[in-house]
Amino acid sequence: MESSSWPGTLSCKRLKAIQELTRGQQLTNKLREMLGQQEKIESDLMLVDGVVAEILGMFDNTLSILNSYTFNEKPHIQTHDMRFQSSVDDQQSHDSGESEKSVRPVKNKRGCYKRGRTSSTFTKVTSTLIDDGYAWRKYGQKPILNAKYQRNYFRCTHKGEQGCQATKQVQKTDDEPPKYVTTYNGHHTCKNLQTASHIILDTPNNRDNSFLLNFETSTPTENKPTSPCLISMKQTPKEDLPSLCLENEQASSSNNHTPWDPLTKLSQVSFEPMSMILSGFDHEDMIFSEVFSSTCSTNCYKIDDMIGINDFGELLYECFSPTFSKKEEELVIGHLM
DNA sequence: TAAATTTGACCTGT
DNA sequence: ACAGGTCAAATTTA
Repeated sequence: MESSSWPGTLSCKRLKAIQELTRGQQLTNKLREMLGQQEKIESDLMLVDGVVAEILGMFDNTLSILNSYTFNEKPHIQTHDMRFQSSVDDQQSHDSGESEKSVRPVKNKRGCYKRGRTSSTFTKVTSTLIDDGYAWRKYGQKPILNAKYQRNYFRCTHKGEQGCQATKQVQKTDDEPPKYVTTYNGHHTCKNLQTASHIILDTPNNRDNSFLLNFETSTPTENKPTSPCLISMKQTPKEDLPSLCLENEQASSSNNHTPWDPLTKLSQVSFEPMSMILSGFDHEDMIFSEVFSSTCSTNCYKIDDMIGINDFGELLYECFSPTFSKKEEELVIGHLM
């Protein structure tokens, strides 16, 4: 358990958190400018996507920093945004010795693991397999009851070296055309975010290019309304690979072998658009719409609906004002700008 | 040869 | 008992 305290490691970590929040503020402003432009071409949308990814990474880093403090030692973070409060509460419960004892997997015992969703679990549905900039390693796949396709399990490649606990599950639905239900668990604590690396792994319809995030608690195998996906190209599939569609996976479920599995190919390139924003709070705590939709065809990013740009400044002040003077804060921010 | 994937075993929760 | 999630040895890939 992390035992760092505010007084002890305050300067360094606080500066880091401020730096992350400030960066997020800048990026959000940049995003607003980009969205203000009426004429959009696809390359612009890819840029927007990249900026969004950076903002999300900022949230992730900041929350990781803030969550690294033990709850009792933290100054009270009084924010009107309950999302952040729930993050603190959630962290507290996770840090309690007893609960940790009950869920900690026994080392070197196969199959012993902490079951159930972590605080930052959410599901999204896409029509394509796309990159979220993180490196994932596939660690399992299972046939799921009443599901035509097997569910694939991924964990962060840096779990071993950096202890990153982020995992995700990818389930192809029975829909026609099929959708990909990705359930993210936990958030990345690794420092290996490969920003601006977004990949089209499967684009049955390039016009169909928006994505939908679903924070409901329903199971991933349920059919969900979906919309197209916003994605961009990074690499091309191997020449003789069947275009990253899952026909072969389907065949594998009946033939008990998997000649080629695009979800495996996805292990290096997946998509985690909102995990950072949602890190540390349950979906039950969502105070905004249960469904976050970003449709590039209408350029309708709703980031502002979720956290106002001015909230960054408020957050900076509310997080650090108890022990950090406004003057000091301004000095730091000025230095960062 | 190291890294990634596959896959059956093992474990937990219901 | 069953379904789902994870482990880790075996296998494949780059």
